[in-house]
Amino acid sequence: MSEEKKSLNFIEQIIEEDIKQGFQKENLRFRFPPEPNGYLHIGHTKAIGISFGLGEQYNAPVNLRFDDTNPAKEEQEYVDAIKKDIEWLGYQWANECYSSDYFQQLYDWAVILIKEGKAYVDSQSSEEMAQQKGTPTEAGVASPYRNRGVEENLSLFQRMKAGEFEEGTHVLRAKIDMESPNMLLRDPIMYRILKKAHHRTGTNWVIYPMYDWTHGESDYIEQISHSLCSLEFKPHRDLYNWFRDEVYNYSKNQYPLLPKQREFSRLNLSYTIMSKRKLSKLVDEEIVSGWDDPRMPTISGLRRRGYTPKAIRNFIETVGVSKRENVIDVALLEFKIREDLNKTANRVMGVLNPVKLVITNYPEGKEEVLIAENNPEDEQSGSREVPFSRELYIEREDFKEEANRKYFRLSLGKEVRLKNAYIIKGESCVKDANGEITEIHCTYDPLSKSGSGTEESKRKVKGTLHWVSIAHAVSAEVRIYDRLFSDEAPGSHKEKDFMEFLNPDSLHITKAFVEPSLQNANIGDQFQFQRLGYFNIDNDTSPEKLVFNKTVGLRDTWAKKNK
RNA sequence: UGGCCUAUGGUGUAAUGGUAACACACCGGUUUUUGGUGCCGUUAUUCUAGGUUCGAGUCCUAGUAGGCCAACCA
Repeated sequence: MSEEKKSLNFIEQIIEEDIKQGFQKENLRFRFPPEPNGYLHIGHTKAIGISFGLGEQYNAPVNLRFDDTNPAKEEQEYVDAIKKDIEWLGYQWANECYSSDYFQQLYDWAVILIKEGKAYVDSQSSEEMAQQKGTPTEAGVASPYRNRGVEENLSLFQRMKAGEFEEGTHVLRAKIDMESPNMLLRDPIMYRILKKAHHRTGTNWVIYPMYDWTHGESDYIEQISHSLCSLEFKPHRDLYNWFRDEVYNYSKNQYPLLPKQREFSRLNLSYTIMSKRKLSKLVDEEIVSGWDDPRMPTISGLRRRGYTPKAIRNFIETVGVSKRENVIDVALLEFKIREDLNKTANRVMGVLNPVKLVITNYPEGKEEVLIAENNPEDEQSGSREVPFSRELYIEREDFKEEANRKYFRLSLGKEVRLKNAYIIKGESCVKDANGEITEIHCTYDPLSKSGSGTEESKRKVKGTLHWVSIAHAVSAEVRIYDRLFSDEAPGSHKEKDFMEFLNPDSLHITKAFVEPSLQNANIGDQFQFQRLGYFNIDNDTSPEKLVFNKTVGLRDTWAKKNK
């Protein structure tokens, strides 16, 4: 038995240390708390992977909690999409929770805070309050309403709840410290008036709790042991603890466990953006076809593109967890999907940029059925039949009249193998008035058939080409994607808008010919088009029209050398 | 002109005071009926300067660089 010592990331170390200090393992509990105001993207997958991963590791419950405290931005559509994405990734939540379920509890606690003189109603405009707040380098000053009496505060807050005031007229603030070096402690707002229908509570409430007041207390109510979030929430930790400790004073019997917030750096991916605001701009301005456009870094986009849950989870695991700012090379994500698909995707033949090839010594009208291996990486995958005939399509790039020794493909006078078929030799080509090649003529060696066992079939020729028989080919639409942005970090430029880096050629649609076995493939099925890349069947496919998405190309050292 | 956080190859992550490791990327070789896959190999004075220590990537101090914080957003 090899006792392999796996290194722990800093969050796992914190948990291990807590356990060592006497924290009961059974009390471990995590949560993933998205706001339902958009679709999940690959960045969220890191947060999902951390919390749900910890849950799997320690056999601890993980709640899915919708942080739905701002009815102006949130919708049921997003709740549904988020649930679907997390399920698709293969994670299971213990409880489906909503911050809005805690509105009454939160309100009751807020009333206690007011009674204890630790919260007050401020009746200024947001501009006035911003003025008094100071700056990171200058202390703030107290609001004129800061010392309002408890009775007045109580009555005002009740009337806010009763809907007696217009939006923007009053807010409830925690009374902490206007001079704190941490801006968040300068009497943060706990409640604001918002006369908007909420996707779950309807019009029951017209005051809504702010993030800081809601989030920590939701963790506390759910008795989350370790509340993990991204680095930008670090300054919120002091406030998280302040609210938590206040509430603990009068709720410790019901809720004995004090949650702990810890922060990790979020994921950035090269050549894309990760902000919901920017992503929704691409959708709104119809730069992409929707949240699930295969070019989008959303989970739904990646899914449609042909990424698998396994590849995404492997990716997240490889990326690791730390507190450093980072930009992950998108090449790592691409490596992970190739790694997965190489093992699982059946190999087929499809020609994307066809040119006609005629085997002049192959009898006219003759047809053969050849046997092709489905996946050399998987013995269980078996084989299939592929029809062969005198006239084929091959890739235009696979023929050159004259070529040097480095070119392993077809040229005049040179031999090459047709995958799973015969060795052929280039003889001549036919051109149109513009000099464009319209037809290539070749001869074949009838004894060289793949797998026939003859001496001729064992001959080594340098190149192997994929092909489809013209008479049997099925036509299909193939959508080929390039990165959405031409810049490595389109969202990080202070002087330039990310939209300036849009790649105008991120989508290329082409008509291709594929082997007939693909005729009956289903939406979502994934294949390796040999020598080209991995492709899946898009949802736009109908009985009349086959549509493929190119998930990712094969590694191509030849193309790289010719750059 | 404040507070907090971070600094290890091109990118990311490890090394828990004791020989800087792994993955991707890159470059080269090898195998191959996919220029794919697999296999092998090359690529680092651990931001700087001091200090503590027998010994520092790791601890301390200062500097430098980057990030976060002034929404009735989350």
